[in-house]
Amino acid sequence: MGKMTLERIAELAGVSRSTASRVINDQDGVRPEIRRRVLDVIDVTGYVPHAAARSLAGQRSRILGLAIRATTEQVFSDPYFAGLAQGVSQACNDDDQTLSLFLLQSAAGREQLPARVLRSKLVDGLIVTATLMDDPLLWQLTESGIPLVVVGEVSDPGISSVDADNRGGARLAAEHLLAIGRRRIATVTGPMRSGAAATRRVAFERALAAAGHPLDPQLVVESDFTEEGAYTATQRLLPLEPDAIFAFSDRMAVGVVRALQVAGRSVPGDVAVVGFDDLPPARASTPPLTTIRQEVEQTGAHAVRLLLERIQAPDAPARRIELPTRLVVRASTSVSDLVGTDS
Amino acid sequence: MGKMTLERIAELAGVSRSTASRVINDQDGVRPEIRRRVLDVIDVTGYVPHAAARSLAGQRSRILGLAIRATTEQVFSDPYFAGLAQGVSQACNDDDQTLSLFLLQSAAGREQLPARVLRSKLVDGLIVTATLMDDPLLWQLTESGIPLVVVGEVSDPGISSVDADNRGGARLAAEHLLAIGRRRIATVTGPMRSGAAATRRVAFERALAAAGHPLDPQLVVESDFTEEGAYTATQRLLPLEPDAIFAFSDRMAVGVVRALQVAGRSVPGDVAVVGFDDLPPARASTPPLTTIRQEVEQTGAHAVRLLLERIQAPDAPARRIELPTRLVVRASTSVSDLVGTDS
DNA sequence: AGCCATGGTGGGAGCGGTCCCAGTTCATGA
DNA sequence: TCATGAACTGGGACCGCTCCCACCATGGCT
Repeated sequence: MGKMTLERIAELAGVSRSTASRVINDQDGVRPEIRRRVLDVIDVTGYVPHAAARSLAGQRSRILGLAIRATTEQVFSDPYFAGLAQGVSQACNDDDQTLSLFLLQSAAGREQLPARVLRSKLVDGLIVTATLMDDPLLWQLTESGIPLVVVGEVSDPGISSVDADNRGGARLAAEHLLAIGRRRIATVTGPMRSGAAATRRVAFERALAAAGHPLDPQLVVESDFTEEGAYTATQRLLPLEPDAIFAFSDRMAVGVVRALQVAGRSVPGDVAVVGFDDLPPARASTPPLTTIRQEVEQTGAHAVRLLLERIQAPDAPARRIELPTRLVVRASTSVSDLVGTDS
Repeated sequence: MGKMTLERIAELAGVSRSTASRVINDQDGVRPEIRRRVLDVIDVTGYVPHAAARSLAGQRSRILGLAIRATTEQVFSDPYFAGLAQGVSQACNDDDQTLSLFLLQSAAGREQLPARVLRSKLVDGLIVTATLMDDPLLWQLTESGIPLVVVGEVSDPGISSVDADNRGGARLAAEHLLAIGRRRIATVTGPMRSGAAATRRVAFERALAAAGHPLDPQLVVESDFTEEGAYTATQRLLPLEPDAIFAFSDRMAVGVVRALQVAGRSVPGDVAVVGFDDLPPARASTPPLTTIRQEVEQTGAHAVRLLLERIQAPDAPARRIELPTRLVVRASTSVSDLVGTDS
């Protein structure tokens, strides 16, 4: 079986290239009987259109890029990215797109992106995540004119974005900790250059203040979304004797718990701990973590949908989607409830 | 600045398309002076050739695929993949290739690969890793005729592959444990369906036997390369009171250490622990791990090199590269040497 | 002086699709 | 019965690049 081309398929099915093309792209205007014939031939030959040819002629590569602005190390150790990648990848498959992953680790890598990837029209659009507030990378990409969707918070409303409802999530955490009677509440945040972290922090403060128990600034320690970072951050917190700690991710919460346990504090007895994300580490932790659940995979899926829309209609106004968060109570805040309130 | 094409560049430089093409592809046969002129124009305009057009005309996409046969979860939590991806990615950049990552999680995903990716000629070649012994996926890929390089062990010598010297590494571990006087030596292995795990296990057994201290089969527990898995595996080992445990990865070694500590055994006092890989977890662990160092990033780089060779000369015989391993002694096996023998 | 290698250079023919438009067929309504 | 147009179908012109080959000056030979 020599190399298969549209031409060849058409010939085998006894139709023209055009008709074969219509069938393949599932366009209408082909008599059902003929469509069948072509489909049969495709089936038998296992023909798959040549990506490059399609891309060249159709001005569209059907490749979407997922660009993560973090070190390889971070990307491959943070379960958040696993979930996101999973969601994005799934959605791409469902939509017959291929996904290409770009790790924007080094400055060099970041420069390659616009050049090699964008100008060469390799991808039709880009999903970017883990960007900083007012990230210059974002300007660059916007200027380059490529369809873009950010996963996370963005300051520029002209950019489409998807994220969890960070504000609502942080509020849930605050209310829960107050509800179980904690008053010396601390928080281990993500880096303030991260939009999500900034948003959560502000919302957390507001919620506590609104309830009449303003957050003591001393009890706020900025960290970096890693377990190690949270571990040392917590050590700084220990002398201040908080009775609750809200960590901005489950992974950090694990670090928090470890630091507390090493220092002889019991969780949740002495200190209640709340995480964020509800990814695998939350359940695996001892004790299992109370956490703010966000639907990471869905976030990825929505990002793809939004991006596809942008590609189709580049001039439509940008949109932002915020996915709801939910409080999941487990043992790290609730003695009476060791069994957990998992759904 | 309208859309730039080779044609346009040629025109601006006052030469023909052919000449401009020669300059871009760095072929010789162009007068230096003219070459300069073209390069200048390219520089000024920021022209980058259209990937699809190039691919279509040149029969080569300049895209390499990295396919990992594991769940998204595993991929994004095992530091080994981080290192490998890093190495591969780097090498691709250096060679002006773009990298595309494929996670072969579901059976569905695995079927997409040959169809959408290979038959469509999206990638020029594939680096595959985390395959099983005699993985049907591998036959499929070989049959499809795509240039292929496996990272890991393969039974079929017709397939090029790169890996650490697992045999040598395991031997080093065995010799070290014997050298520090341990005799009741246990091992927590990876799944035997993994070639690397199988190889290490056999080599470990042989080395111990050769030294006159054959491995007690009871002290061999098969696990799954995760920390959790190693944790429970170690618990099964505890009643048998080993005085040393060789884990097939650093991550597993961390689980081993944790299980030992929870059970009140001291490391290395009661039990010495050796890991494999020398990736970040090895240093981060308390105590830091003695481990068998392998150069993961280099493995990735070699894989790219090998793949590029295969693409150029598909009929050249397959090659296998084994990268040397090295013993790195840290506190998990050596009380006297708490400072470590790090290089 | 005439001739042929030789290093440069330009033009044309694809690569394998998509898309537009013109042509064909056939049922419909006047 | 014939015009009318909707429903299909086929052909050709690209998309932007690479590659092959013909072409053109040179300059060293005989």
